[in-house]
Amino acid sequence: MLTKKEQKKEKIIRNALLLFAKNGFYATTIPDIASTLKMSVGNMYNYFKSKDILAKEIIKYISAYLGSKIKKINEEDISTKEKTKKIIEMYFKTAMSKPEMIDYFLRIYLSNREVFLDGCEGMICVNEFVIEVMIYFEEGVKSGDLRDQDFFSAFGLFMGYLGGMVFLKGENILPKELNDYIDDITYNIYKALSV
Amino acid sequence: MLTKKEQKKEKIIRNALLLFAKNGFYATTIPDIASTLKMSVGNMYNYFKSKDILAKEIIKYISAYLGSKIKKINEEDISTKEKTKKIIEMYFKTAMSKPEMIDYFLRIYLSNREVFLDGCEGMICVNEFVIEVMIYFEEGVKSGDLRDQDFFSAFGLFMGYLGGMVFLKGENILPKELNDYIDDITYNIYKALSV
Amino acid sequence: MLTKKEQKKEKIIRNALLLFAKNGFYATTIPDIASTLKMSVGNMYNYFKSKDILAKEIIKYISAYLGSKIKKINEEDISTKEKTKKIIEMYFKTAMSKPEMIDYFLRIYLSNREVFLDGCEGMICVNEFVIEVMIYFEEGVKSGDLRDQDFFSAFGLFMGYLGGMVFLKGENILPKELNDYIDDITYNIYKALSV
Amino acid sequence: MLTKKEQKKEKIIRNALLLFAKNGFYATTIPDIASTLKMSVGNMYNYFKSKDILAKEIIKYISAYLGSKIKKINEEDISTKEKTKKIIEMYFKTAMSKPEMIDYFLRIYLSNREVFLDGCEGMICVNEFVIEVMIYFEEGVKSGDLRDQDFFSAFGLFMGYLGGMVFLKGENILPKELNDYIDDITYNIYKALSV
DNA sequence: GATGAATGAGCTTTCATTCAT
DNA sequence: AATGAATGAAAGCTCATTCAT
Repeated sequence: MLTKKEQKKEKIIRNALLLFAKNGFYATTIPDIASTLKMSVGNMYNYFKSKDILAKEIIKYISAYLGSKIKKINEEDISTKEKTKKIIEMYFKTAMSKPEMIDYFLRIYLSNREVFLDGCEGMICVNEFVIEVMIYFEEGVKSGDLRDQDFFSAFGLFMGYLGGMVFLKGENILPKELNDYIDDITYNIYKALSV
Repeated sequence: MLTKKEQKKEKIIRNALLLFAKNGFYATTIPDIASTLKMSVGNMYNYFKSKDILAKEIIKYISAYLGSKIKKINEEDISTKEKTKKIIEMYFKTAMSKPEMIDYFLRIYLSNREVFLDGCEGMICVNEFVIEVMIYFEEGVKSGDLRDQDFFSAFGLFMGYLGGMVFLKGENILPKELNDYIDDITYNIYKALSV
Repeated sequence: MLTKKEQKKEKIIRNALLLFAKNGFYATTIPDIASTLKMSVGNMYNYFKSKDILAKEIIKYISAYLGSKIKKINEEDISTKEKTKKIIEMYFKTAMSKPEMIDYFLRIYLSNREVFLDGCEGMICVNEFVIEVMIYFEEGVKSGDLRDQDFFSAFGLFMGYLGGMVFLKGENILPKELNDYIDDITYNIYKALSV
Repeated sequence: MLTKKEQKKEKIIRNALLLFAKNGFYATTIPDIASTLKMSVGNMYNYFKSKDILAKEIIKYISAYLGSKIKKINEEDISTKEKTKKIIEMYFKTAMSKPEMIDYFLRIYLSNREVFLDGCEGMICVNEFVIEVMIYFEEGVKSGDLRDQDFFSAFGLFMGYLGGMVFLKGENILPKELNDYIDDITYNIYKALSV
């Protein structure tokens, strides 16, 4: 059970996430976040010691969220192909119902290197997410469904592809809904990864 | 032939590109750029009316550069598979010899939406690049090599994948050199796109 | 006998004194003091109504401490020259065993005028100390040992000299220990003050 | 000859000196200084990169000023006793006509250790002043007038004494003018320092 | 075209103090 | 007496942009 302080921290995280994803890290100010939450600026700092630290907590929060979703899929007793599709569905569902999460990942975390340099080295802050993708991949290989290629090449394909599609959607370039691409993309990815 | 003013504009673009890609859009100041170029801050504004306008000119410059490279490949009399590989090679070669170009694309243009909102709607500022990828794809379809799927799904796969790999390399996560992945990636992409 | 509240006030004074002397008045925050004492910020204000009032209570505490030490020396049945030496010894002993007291005097009280302006006019807050120096001086004059000069000139010499030496020691400029200067200084001061 | 920028730097130094000496380092803000000079806050930072750096430049300025005054006295062809008196006169004259200089020395430089820690180690920032006092002392010893004691003991006596008197004056405690103490003090110091 | 001093709004952060519990 | 979350004013500093020269 969460303490009151932890509940408030999470509330701040959720609100800050929305603003950062919408307006960017630098174009979102602490006063912006505070006023959204109807808190004073000073009180914000009782919960997060700096804007950077808040940004890092947010990416960890997202990573934990997505990681737990994939974990559930990994635990299902279905074929690798079905898992592949479910991950893509989950990713797009998240991109549609909580677009700020994917946007934050793509536009704040991946881009503002200088913010995350100290404290998120390697993949520390997106650990939980990467680990579950790794498990998906390795089990696919073990079960004979996926080719045993370099994990990062597979990871780059999978996540680069999905990220690219969500990005294109965000730019209003895609003529159709994300969901309408699920079959195409599943086909493309599975074709690329399978033996 | 370029006028003197146009030559100087290009020089500014090349230098600003280096700084933006290295340090980010917000962490790079106009005085930084001016001092790198040994010119005065005020004079910078004789060439670019604002920092945002400079940023937009830079992405157009990169788009033109990459577009021209793909154009040359498109004009070669080789198979679609060979073209695919050549594009990947060109992309990685650029990522290694002029990393600022790909970095700017991935980390400045794709991320700082607020900067490019006004003036780069849709894909206006990366037109030349996208058009050439489109030509590559349509010719591949016409020649019977590629499946006739939604262009953007194919585009997302191709560019998301390549961008993802360069990103992972930039984070020092890839155990091997980018070049060592060329065959894997060509295989994966061509497998995914071909009929 | 002290009430419980008075005992706690004194405990706060002693701890705040340490922090102020070490880090300066402005660089020491009320939360710093509270956490050192393992008490809440709010409760601190039940004992001292403001940071400034705390600072003033501290200088009174120090003045009382030093005054009582000199008082004992004044009451001894020894020559003025011996008293002079004993005062110097006491001052240096305090500077070594409780350096925060002398440091507070020199660096907080004497320097942050704006803090003590209201409530410590003249020498109100260091009364007990100055009075005892005055007694030392006047008895020395009465007994024929010291020249009957303006008290403040004598006071300035005595305390300016000692303060200057402790300051130099604090800056790590003195090549020897404070104690090693006692004879020199006693000689200099007594030579200057005696008839 | 000073450049325009150097002239303006000096003007800032003189004005900031007045404010710091009057109100203390922390109670004086950069906006305070800027508005006194009718400059914008931002422009202040074109001349001094930080408030701390400004404070350090000021103490160097004072040290150079006082050093040059003592240097002139050292170069005169007069007795050590006369030099002693002239130094005291000069010090008090400065304390009366430019009280901010002595005040800054006593209340800003000597007290706000944390500000001067980095860049003014040892006596770097008051070099020019200390060196001239050293020359006064060593020539006095060489000429047989002063006892060959530890320099710092003599320095502590001389400067502690003078500083103490100015401090007492500043507190409105001295019943007479500083000038009226010159003979007493000269007598006391010379008596203490001479063979 | 070229210079760089000047502007001023706005940012992150701090902290003495208050107050509901 | 005790807690510590909350307030809000104010600080130091930055930087895109302008403008007199």
